[in-house]
Amino acid sequence: MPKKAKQRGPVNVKAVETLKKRMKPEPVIAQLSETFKALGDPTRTRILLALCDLALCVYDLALLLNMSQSAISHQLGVLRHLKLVKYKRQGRGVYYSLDDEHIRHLLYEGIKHVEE
Amino acid sequence: MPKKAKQRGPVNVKAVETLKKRMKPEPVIAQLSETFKALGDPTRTRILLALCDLALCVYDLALLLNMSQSAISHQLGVLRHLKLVKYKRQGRGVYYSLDDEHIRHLLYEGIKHVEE
DNA sequence: CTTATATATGAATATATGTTCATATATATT
DNA sequence: AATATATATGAACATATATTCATATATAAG
Repeated sequence: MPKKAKQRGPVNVKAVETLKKRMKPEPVIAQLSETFKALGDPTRTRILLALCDLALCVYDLALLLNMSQSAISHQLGVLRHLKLVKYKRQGRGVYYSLDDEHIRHLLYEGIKHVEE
Repeated sequence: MPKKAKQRGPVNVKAVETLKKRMKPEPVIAQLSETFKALGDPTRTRILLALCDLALCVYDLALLLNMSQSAISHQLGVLRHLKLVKYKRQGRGVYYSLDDEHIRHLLYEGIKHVEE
């Protein structure tokens, strides 16, 4: 009767191998975490929450959040780059809005978690 | 006939005032962005995705993600602190799992956005 | 065309963050 | 009890990031 194999590591060496194969591909994970990271800054969170209600220009956002125009513009750049917001020139200002309904859902899902 | 009031700022001074009152309170926004920030690091994203499928111990996670035990443990500390994961000692290891179904939904919603 | 207004952007700086290394703590095994 | 295994944690360091300041770009108003 064979000696019982000494267990290497707590458990699931086999399960780990299976999981390794099922893991989402690297680029998907990278984009996923970048998206969450974009939502994970107070200023950007506030910008996105505001845009849930209404398209706003940089000037208005700066007013609303009581921050410098430059700071807002830099953050909008980040959100723009990640396609979380879209924008369109209109009159004097550039108006930003959520790019996608998914963004809204993400925010609401997050709020649900926080406010439970 | 009164001179047309010169428009200060592009537009919505009034709308901005209304929005200001409707904004989520500061602590909610802080917690919200902290939650997203926690999801916004590749290592933590991978940990959470793995835990979507299966409870795993530190050792297994380190194996799965090909990272040092210490790095994983530090990140689990972050997730633990934010109540995104729960854990329980079992046999030799400490097994981590998602704390909450909301976390799973958040991840799925994020994946939907990324994979569209 | 000239001036005022609105936005974007580069550089600099202060701060936050992730990993490593060393080591402490805790449980299991013998 | 002694040893091996598993996890947690503090300090240090390198890197990333958010805001400010100065200024460039772009459109509107006169």
